[in-house]
Amino acid sequence: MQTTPGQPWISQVEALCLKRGLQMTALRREVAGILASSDQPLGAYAIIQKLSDMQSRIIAPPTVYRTLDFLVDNGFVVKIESRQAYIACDHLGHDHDHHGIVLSCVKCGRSSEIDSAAIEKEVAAIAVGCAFKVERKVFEIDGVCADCTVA
Amino acid sequence: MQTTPGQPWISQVEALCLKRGLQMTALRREVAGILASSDQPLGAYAIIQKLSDMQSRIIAPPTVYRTLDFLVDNGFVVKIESRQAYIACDHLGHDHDHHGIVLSCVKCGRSSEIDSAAIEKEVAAIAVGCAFKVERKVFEIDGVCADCTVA
DNA sequence: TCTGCATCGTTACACCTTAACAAGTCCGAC
DNA sequence: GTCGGACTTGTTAAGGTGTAACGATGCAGA
Repeated sequence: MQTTPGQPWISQVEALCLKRGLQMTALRREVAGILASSDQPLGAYAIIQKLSDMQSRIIAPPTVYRTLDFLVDNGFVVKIESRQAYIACDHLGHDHDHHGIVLSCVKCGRSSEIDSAAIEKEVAAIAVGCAFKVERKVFEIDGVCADCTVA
Repeated sequence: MQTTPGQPWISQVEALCLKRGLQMTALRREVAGILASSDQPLGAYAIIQKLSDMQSRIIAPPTVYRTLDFLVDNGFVVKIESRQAYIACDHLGHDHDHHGIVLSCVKCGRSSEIDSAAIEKEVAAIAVGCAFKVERKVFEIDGVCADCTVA
């Protein structure tokens, strides 16, 4: 999570929930907040730990996994499959099922999301060519980011 | 695994090992064979199970994971990150680190690999634009395959 | 009030992956 | 021949990831 265009990220999420008739509960707000304030992707158990610390009681895995499912299903959070970790989604306004390409740095561990209309178009073309009906895309790239290349 | 251009897949793997000075041991051959003869991606524990059945003794996880690492590192097998499952790689001749795009059908469970020069090119362009040094690509698409769309 | 529905809590378990160390095997150097 | 070094495999044990199942809570509308 890095961009904050006008509204803070969490406020944008709240607004989208309101617009779509979704319930932004205290728990969901906390989990979203944990992800939004992290500069790195967090695993489910890291979130469980942070949440347990915040609430001074043990939060069991299913509570967090359900919350993550909600956030991912509604496009507020992205799961990085190749790392089993979660980040707050940069591109909130887009379609539910729209996913950008996740770039993860193997040195600093930070991830960012980018969009590519050209790749979207190519994927669509491939899908047509194969008669394949696309439901979900997982496009992730690992490597060394600009900051870490300099250093 | 579906294509068999001339040589059977396992023979091609053997030939590549010979050429590169890699040891194709009995264990590696068996694991490769298990994957080659499956029409679906297999999880690590499914492979452990099959191998244990074949050898009539319990094979412990590290044995299989090490073997899978070898096969994946050398481009003989592809891990589908979003499913934590493995398939025999269709495109054997290519670079070690070359990965195609994996299409997985959510109905029949089968996966296939395709290449796209256009997407390769786009990814390279994005990498240049972001000053990002690509080391690994995970490109996976879930959806409904042609066969299952008809049915 | 009663009922239905979505959310959240809790227990228990299954699956996936790795660390660490021991044992076996093969091959070249001496 | 045998010694040492590399690569491979076996074994034990544990840690990380994810889910099924069921109960409790809380809120909206009949």
